[in-house]
Amino acid sequence: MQKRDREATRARLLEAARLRFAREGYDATSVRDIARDSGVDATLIFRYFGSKKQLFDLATAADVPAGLLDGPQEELVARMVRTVVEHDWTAYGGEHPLVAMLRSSAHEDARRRIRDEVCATYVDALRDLAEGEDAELRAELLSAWMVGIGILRSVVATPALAGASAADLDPHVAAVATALLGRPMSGAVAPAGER
Amino acid sequence: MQKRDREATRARLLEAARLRFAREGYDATSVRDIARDSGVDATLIFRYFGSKKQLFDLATAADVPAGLLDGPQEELVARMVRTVVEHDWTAYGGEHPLVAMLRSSAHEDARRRIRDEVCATYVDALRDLAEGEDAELRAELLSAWMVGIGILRSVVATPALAGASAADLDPHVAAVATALLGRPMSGAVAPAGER
DNA sequence: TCCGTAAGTCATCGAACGCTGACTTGAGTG
DNA sequence: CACTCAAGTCAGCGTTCGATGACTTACGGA
Repeated sequence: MQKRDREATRARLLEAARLRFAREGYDATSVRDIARDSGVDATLIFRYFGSKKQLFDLATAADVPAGLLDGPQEELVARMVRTVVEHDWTAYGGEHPLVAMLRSSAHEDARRRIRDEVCATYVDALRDLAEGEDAELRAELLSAWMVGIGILRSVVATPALAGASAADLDPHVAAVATALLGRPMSGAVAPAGER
Repeated sequence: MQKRDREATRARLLEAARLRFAREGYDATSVRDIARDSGVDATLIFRYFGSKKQLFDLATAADVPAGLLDGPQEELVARMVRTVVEHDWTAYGGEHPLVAMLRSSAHEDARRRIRDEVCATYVDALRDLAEGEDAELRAELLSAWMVGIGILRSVVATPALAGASAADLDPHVAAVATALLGRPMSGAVAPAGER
């Protein structure tokens, strides 16, 4: 094992950048902060990534949990809520990356990336489930709920939601998803064996 | 009418600050930006407001629309959604101030202010409406939905929600509010004459 | 053992940041 | 007209920002 390991250093910088950008947003994060966290010199950021902006783009690139779209349709919303509430996002400061990226939403680039990912990952899948007239709108309203839950949980830290587990939310997930999609939805995710 | 009008200049600075802080967040806004927008010198900001931080606190101070809590209880959620969708927030860059303030959520101060206002204005009122066991959690879940709607509408600009009117949302507001609160809720706000 | 190459450091740049104190301007008063 | 005092300007403080290029260090093949 080398002491000087380009790839390892690059990876450490990327990891530190992910954490900083998620926690504090683009503007409040300096390249010196990231370098200090990684224990290396700040100039390596420019050597390896070109610019702060390019590092940001790389560090906040989408990272959709595998298996979100697998499994029973009636549990899709419950699975999505679980990626917000239970998934291990410690690499992003403990928040869903989309929620974290909202801190940088002053930049149109970041907004567009958020929009693309929200639509591609959540709205598109939900639209197929919604039946009836304005499926798109209802899919977006459900996506809005999950984004809002993520924000109130971690950013705003509202008392009950901050401490709620996915199981606490299950019955309400079922009620809202059923009401919005117009078809019976489950609030819990059944273990693989029971499928 | 004076050309040199302390109060008018102060008001212009405050207005420009409100717009900038809402649109771009605390860090991405410089006092020089605000001064340029107002057509005055940047140093007046320190003369009139003490510091950038104090100006921020003043500019983003809560501004709850009057009459939110008046009117029939079953229309409360519909009224809240209307403050997100229809209220004139042009002074805050066209977004609900809470949504705009999320751009500055890297600062604990701003987070605390958001939490206080969300709880005081929305969660508290909704908790009283919710019946049964976990009223607090359900009130927060409904608040989360409205916050999420505001974000997907203006920040993320998701296709259907960005162009939706309050009337478009009415049926879905009724469905979700009823499902979460466990009591019949109306999606529309009846004109005063019909009460 | 030597030496080329690549990893990592150092000094520093110009611009922009928030903020301060000394200065100039102009409206109102006697 | 002379004077006052507040409104507004200006130059610059010390700091930090993103970024650059010359330099030093150390690994690995010859």
